[in-house]
Amino acid sequence: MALHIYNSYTRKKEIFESITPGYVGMYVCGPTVSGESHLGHARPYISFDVVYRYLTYKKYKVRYVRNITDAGHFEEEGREAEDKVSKKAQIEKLEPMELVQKYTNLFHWAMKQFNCVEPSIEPTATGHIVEQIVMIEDIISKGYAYEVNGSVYFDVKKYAASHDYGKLSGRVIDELLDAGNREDVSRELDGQQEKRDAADFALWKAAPPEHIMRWKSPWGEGFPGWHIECSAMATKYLGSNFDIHGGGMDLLFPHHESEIAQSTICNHSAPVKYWMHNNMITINGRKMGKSYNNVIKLTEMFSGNHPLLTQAFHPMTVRFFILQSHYRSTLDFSSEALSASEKALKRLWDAYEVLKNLPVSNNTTPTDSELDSKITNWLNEFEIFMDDDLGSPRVIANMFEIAPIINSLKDGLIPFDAISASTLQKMKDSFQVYLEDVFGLTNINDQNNELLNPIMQLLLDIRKEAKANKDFATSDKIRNQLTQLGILIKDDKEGNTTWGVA
RNA sequence: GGUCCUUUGGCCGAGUGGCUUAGGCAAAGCUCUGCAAAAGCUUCUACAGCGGUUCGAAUCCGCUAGGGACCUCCA
Repeated sequence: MALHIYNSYTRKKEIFESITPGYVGMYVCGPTVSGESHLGHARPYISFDVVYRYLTYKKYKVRYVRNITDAGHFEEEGREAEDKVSKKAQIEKLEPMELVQKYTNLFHWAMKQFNCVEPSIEPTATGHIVEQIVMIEDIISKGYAYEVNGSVYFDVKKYAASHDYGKLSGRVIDELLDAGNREDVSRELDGQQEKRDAADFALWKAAPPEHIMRWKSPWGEGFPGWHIECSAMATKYLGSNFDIHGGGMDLLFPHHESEIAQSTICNHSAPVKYWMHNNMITINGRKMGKSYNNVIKLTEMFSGNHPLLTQAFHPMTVRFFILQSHYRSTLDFSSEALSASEKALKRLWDAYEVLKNLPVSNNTTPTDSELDSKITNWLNEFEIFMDDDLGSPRVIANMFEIAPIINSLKDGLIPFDAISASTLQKMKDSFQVYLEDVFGLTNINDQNNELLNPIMQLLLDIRKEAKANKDFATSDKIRNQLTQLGILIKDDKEGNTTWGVA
């Protein structure tokens, strides 16, 4: 079966065929580094990380570009107030790049916690001002943009006359064009009056005197508009036609719609073959977002320091939580749901560890061929499900079908010759590939360090001796006090004992 | 107001015409165990409401009700 992905542009699942066989160009809208990332932000980066990993698994050579938006249209908290106190000395004033650096570092740290693969190229908007200016000049020269008072706007009406503006987002162009005349949608936007039409969007904005981030341009000092950076950087690194563009559904309009318009004018063709959009993480049924005042920052997730959280959550729990739902469904957050994921992941990973240690025999004929073929079928479905628009939840479900079998093999509840050696090997291989390589999950019990392991072994030995002597007071003391310390003791049927962090 | 989406068991969530309608968490019982935990087994079986299409619908269509997203920066 070939990989199928849902294309937001055509609103259909399509067979994935890369433009250049064997190679994939993928662009994902990155963070605006004017503040701390929250749980909602984690979703696209984890979802598209899995896309990247899966494409790599499918032997594609992927160039993955994810930008850092560090210029132009962001209004970092507190800056306005700071700007007004301009009598401060230079060193005391808020330096925008200082903020950008701080939140970029924090973002990178979070991505590392999530075990997200670093993009091939991570371009910044401030590093590509020239490219953006060149692109804007090109659009002007082609007659699809105009300058007013040092700002440049894209002429949507003209573009829409010959192109399908609104197709991606399902917008009705006539409504957009007369939107400015309607009271219910008119908002306070800078320069609304100088635009030819309310639907026009800025390519370049003249900087008011108090605006700190500013660059020289053919139209005076200013900063790039809302959407041009992605078009400029995607074109630069992936060409005028590339395979996948990803981002959150909330970017569909106006951001991605405008990207299509800009790039189409510059490059004479639609830029992207497959548009992929992840759905939102909600909280009490509502999108997590700054304007709703319901965000949980990632640092808060990991520390548990938030009124809505009953505990801290490991980054891998968050990652697993996200993978347990399909990327195009909304995912409702709750502390309970996260706790459930935490336990589930622990159980699954424990089974995986057990699986890794199961000895492979040379048994060629399974005594329980029905079970053997059931397992084979579940394993084969891993790829089938992923090929069907990244069905990670169904892959995980299959893993949970297999987990009890793994434990039963270990405990001798299922005899070893029930399944063939090749099936067992396939289990080992498939679990490793999907759990680690494709889903990017790691062992949550990373406390297993060189110092602790021998100490634990010592304690377990003492406990074993005590049990052998029927000195249950001692054995229970060790077990109970370790439990209090958050370490779980597990005895198996053969009298072996393992331990893990609760 | 416009466009679009969504409504699955106590909770979270797969699943788009019939095949056993996932899986996880919670709960209960049992097995194992010195007692626990872990593990295993079993139970709890749902598709918002109404109507239609069909031999057959959670799955397609219509209506009603609830929820949501976008139309403005937004993952």
